[in-house]
Amino acid sequence: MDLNFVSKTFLFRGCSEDDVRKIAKYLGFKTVRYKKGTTIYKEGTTVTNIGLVLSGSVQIEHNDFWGNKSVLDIVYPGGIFAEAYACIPNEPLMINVVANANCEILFISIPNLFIPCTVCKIQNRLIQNLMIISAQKNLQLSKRSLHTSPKTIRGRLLSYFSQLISEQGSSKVVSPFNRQQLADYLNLDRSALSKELGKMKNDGLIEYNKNAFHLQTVRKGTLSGQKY
Amino acid sequence: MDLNFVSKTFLFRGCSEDDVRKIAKYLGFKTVRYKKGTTIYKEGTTVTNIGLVLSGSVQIEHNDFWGNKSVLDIVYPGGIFAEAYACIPNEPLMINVVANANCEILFISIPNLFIPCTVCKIQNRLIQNLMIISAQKNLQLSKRSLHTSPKTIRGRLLSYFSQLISEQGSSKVVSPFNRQQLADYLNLDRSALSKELGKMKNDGLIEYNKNAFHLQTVRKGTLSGQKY
DNA sequence: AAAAGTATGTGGTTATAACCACGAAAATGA
DNA sequence: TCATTTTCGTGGTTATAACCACATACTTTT
Repeated sequence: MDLNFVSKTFLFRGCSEDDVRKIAKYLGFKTVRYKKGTTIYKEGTTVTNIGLVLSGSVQIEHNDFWGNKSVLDIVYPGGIFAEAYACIPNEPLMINVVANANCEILFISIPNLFIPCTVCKIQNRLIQNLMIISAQKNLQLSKRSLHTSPKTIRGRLLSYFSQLISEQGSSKVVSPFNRQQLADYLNLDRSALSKELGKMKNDGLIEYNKNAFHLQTVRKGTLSGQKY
Repeated sequence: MDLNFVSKTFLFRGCSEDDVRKIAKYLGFKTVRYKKGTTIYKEGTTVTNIGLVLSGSVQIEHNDFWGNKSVLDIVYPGGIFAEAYACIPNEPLMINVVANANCEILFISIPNLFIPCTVCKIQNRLIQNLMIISAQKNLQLSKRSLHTSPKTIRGRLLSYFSQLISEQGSSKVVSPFNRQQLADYLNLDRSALSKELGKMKNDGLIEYNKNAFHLQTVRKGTLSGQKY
């Protein structure tokens, strides 16, 4: 196991290589290699370990009752998966985790993590990092949910832009997404999104150039009442 | 502070009244009363305490750049709020927390919680409970996001039903929502939802009576390829 | 049991977003 | 720099969901 790499991941932030070594011994880390295409975690089962991707990548997939598959996420080296499931005792997986390429996964037992201990300090650091990861995912999901709740394209865009404005502290904002990614994020069709942006420009609501947008500050009265 | 009540909340699950007393002394709990309408946490500020509602209720609100308000959640006694923000250092609130009625809030410092300690065991229990709460919220949000991503009403319904089937282990399922709530959950108009349910019954896909639905198991080929 | 209130289904209309196709523009890379 | 690939905007068409209005069924209250 590449201690140096592990100590630099978000999950082990604040841990030295030596810390990692110690806690690895205490918790009993396990590293497993998977061939591309192998199912690592299977829907319906329960797990107690989170997976930390050391190399390669894994894909989080969902299959509905009728067998329709959708890819929810791809996790790259340094990222973790199944943390929500590993933290809730006996919560069956809603998703499959599949090796997207030949990969190497470090498994970390969550129940062990919560047993107080001789290496309490490092352990606590780990728990706190895990907590932060979970909380961040929460905020991400909440934001997206907020932005996809308006029924119109314009409404979703304005909600998203509002977010960017507040994050970037200016009505000139830069979006990290290209058109297709933004459409996916807001659950829209790309071409429809492009069209609506054009209309908004026409209506004098925004100016833009590629992913840089300049929002016009409209008087509140103009929009209030509209459910956009 | 009503120790008995506190010890029975989800956050303190597994803690005796005495445990609560001990950890309260150690962490320094603070209880505050608010009059209805008071802002408890204000958008843009940063917080380090989670709030546990002891009595009354609080409302989680969001205001966009143009001042349009939306209510994201209401938290009742025993529930907590702002946990995601309190766990991430310096994360500015995206939301306001407002007293929905005269209420009493118990504030618990998260940074203190992560400092190892004399009452390590109880503390760890608390952290673990918090972790579970966060993880559960994650799954909730992920599920909803999954079910609102299809573009058609039918698609969203099938995705939702698929979930119920897997949770309830049968193709006869009961939904906890009435029509309006289901429409809100799936981001749909109620009347449009009702109509689509009617069509699906007509198409022989489902039978239903109020919130009890019976899904027909259609051959995979019938639906596959459709993006529903 | 009547009355008031709430939830649900349905018809009709309209706005709107998805979808398809294609050309232009921009980015990539050889 | 030229060729190839990817991204983006736009026109046109169609399916579809929102919206509004109302009647019926079901609940709750008194």
